[in-house]
Amino acid sequence: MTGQVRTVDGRVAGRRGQATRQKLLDCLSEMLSSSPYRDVKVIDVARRAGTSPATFYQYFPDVEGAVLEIAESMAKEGASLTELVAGRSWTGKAAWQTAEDLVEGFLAFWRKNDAILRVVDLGAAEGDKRFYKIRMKILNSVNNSLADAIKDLQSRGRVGKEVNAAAVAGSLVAMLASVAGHQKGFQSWGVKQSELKPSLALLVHLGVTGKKPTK
Amino acid sequence: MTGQVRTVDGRVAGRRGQATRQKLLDCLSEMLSSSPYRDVKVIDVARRAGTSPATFYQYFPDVEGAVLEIAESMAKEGASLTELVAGRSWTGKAAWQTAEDLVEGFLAFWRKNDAILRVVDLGAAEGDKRFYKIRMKILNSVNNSLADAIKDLQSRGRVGKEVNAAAVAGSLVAMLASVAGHQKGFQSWGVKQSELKPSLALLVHLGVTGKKPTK
DNA sequence: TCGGTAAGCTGACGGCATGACAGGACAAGT
DNA sequence: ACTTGTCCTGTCATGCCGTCAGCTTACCGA
Repeated sequence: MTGQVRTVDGRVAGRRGQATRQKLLDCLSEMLSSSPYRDVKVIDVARRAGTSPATFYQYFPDVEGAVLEIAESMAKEGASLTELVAGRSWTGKAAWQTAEDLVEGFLAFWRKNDAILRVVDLGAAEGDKRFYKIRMKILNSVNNSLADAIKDLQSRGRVGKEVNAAAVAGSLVAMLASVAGHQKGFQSWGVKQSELKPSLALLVHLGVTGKKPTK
Repeated sequence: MTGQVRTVDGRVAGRRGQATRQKLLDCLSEMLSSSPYRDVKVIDVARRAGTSPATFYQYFPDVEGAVLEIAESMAKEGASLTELVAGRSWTGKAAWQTAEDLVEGFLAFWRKNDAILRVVDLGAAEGDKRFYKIRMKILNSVNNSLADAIKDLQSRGRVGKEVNAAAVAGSLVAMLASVAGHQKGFQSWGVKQSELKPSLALLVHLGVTGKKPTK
């Protein structure tokens, strides 16, 4: 399924080559965490990896190309976010638990990958389809599950037909992503982490079920 | 109040200088709309403005410095967002109207300034305090008004005390900002603009009042 | 053991962006 | 015309970009 890893000039990468490639990706990841995206230079990444810029260009067309690579692998890992919502109940007490777990898992995932997600978000907002697709891939699992939950509640008459399930789900997911990306920012609004989670869970619960949670 | 505009080397800018400076800012704005932030170069901005890179560096320390300038002026303009929520009612039918107007105004503002807001968002997420402050300045007006509305409803027993007004308000504002920044993205989720607004208004209404709207 | 072959890496180079400076162009007042 | 202070640009040293030829290393079959 996965074609062999290839260098830019078409050779297949062997054991050693793959290791170098991976080291470059790791170092790039670190750099993204410690300095602004705009200031990440190929030469710095190469130096940190103990190699030369030319080597970098053997494996990636440019910085953006390497970033896409990192983002792809993160997206795969992010597929596990589905489990936070798939097959869970959105009625009664269970609904509150579901909402809480979703928020908790979502924030944790974002915190873990914040540096790369920032760049993906930027790329997507700038209209780059490649970044856009990756962002979709991550959010889709959660989004679809939420939309399904809403549709299900609608079919059972618990939620009004006038609600657009996809739009509400998408908005909630966007909210989670945005808040997760600015978690630090909330602190200077005088909002602590511990207060943030219940509030998000409340909003998710309200959005999906249309009702206040019964805890 | 506003100190005179100064060049990097300390001279005060006169009529002609200010015009050049403004032209550079305008051209930078255009470039931000048409190409990725990472690829915006001083030389391109200067060329487009019909001047030389050296001139650019006379008025701004670097690209980021100029971007901050644009963002500041946008933030001032953004203060008008307050009017969307200040002194409006969050009870009965009026609440739905308030929510709709807020969403409408917010999305419009974001659409108008999307390029610069993307960069501000990135800077803030990367932890740059200067960008962070600007983002706050824009969102604060809306955020505070929403938080006040929730607190008001709480004091009148319409909303439970367990709700953290600031956290909910902040989350809602983050949602609006994020959705606004990825408006195009929703289209490939099969969600049209026209369906998005009511959904956002619904969520805002739910978040503030805790109840479904009565239209 | 010994080439042969392909993978892996780098030094070096032209090209371009950066950022600093000094000096020329220009407008306004005398 | 002269002076003064603002405004712009030519030029230069520096450093990163992206590419290539060519060297080293690892693997493999004879």
